[in-house]
Amino acid sequence: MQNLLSNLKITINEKLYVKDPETSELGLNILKNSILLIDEIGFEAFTFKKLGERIQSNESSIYRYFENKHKLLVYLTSWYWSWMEYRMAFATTNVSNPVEKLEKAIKLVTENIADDNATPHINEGILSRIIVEEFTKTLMTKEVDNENKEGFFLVYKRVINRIIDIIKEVNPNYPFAKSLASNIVEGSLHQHFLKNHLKTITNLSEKECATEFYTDMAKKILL
Amino acid sequence: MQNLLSNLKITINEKLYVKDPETSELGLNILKNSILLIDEIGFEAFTFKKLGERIQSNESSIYRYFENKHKLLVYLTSWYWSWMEYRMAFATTNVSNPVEKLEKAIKLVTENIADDNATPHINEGILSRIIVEEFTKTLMTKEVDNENKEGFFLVYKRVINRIIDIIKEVNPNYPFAKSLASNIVEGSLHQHFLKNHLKTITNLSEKECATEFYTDMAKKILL
DNA sequence: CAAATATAATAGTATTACTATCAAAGTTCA
DNA sequence: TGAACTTTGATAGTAATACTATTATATTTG
Repeated sequence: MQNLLSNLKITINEKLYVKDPETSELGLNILKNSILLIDEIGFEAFTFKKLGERIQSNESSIYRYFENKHKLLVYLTSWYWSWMEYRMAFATTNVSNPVEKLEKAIKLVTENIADDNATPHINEGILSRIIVEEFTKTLMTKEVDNENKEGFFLVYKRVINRIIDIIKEVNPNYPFAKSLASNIVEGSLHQHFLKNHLKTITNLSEKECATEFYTDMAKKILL
Repeated sequence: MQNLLSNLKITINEKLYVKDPETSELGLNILKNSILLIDEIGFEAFTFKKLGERIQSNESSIYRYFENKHKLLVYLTSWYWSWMEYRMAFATTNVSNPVEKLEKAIKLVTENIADDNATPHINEGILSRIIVEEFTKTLMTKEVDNENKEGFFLVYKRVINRIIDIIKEVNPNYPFAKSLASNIVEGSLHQHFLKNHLKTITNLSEKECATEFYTDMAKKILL
């Protein structure tokens, strides 16, 4: 994975940034440390001023890369889903058996993520924690509809569409392929959140992932 | 439902308010109009100042009822889940067949909610929209663990626990009763969100509810 | 070497999320 | 009736946030 991904430049919707952060030292530093800082103090408490202090740079310099912290978060989550899409494409090509393909796809979106060292400036393990704790907040704003039109959530939808296609291959007669796919992806994030914070209403324990639960679900529903 | 509920005083965790809003005109006005205003402009843009202007009262007066807008939102969502719990208890008592009981419970948490006129100061239909758009934000903060210890989310967990119990009645051998229950409740909110904003990744159409999808899911998994 | 570009530093604005104080109005009850 | 208490309103003030604008400085590039 490492070698393949290090050649891959993940492309992000240009409307999400003012200046492409991948093109400079400062930009890469913003990406790297925003992930660490959001993970540490949470997105609400995260500000460009605090990030500036941390990377010994100025608030105003960060504004030259991102209009506001919301767009930075959408950038980071887009990166994550793009990375996920790539891994999914890689894991499912040349798998002829649809059930096996579905199992692999579900595993990818439900498992615990560790840093894969693919990119030095992005720690995928920590980024995945941010996805669990903050991703839905990128959607749940009064600007969703506009931002959706602008294509901010395209990559996320593309990941779900891949799963929808596999579900249809497994069982073309199942009438809720879209809802099942989105339920698995979003539901998995939520189960991870619950295992960390509201442990009494999930079966996942501390270090467990959601793979077993959702694989079982998909198979019972589709087969 | 109407008559029964009008006699019911929904009790909310005392730590959520400074002064019980149900004990005065101003308090009831705060509840009523905060629901309308949050629905209109979204929770991010909602402030006590704007609410004060709307109800022709003063910002400082609202602070005498709620410490901050987050606690007000937790209050409102607690009210909703308490109301839901009551409806669920009512709908499932004296139903001996577990499958039928499960169907009724799933219907309640997945259907579209209309104002039931049970309480003049709370429009349940609009409140349910707030639940869809804002509820997860009450959980996804850096303070979840503390607030969970303080019992802020007890009512929500109680609703899910009722479903867990019914699932166990239906199939005592199913190993993921907790995750299935929390998945249905949270997942249903998410599907409603998707049908409003990201229509391409859900099968629910405009005015449809999530009942059919989740009833089908539960039955295929448990029976 | 000049021009262009990137970053840093500083200052400033409007809004938010409060806290504090004091006055006015209404209510209670002795 | 009138003193005491409660509730609300009005005003002012603070620290932090989320920016924008300007200018200086350093670096790169052609």
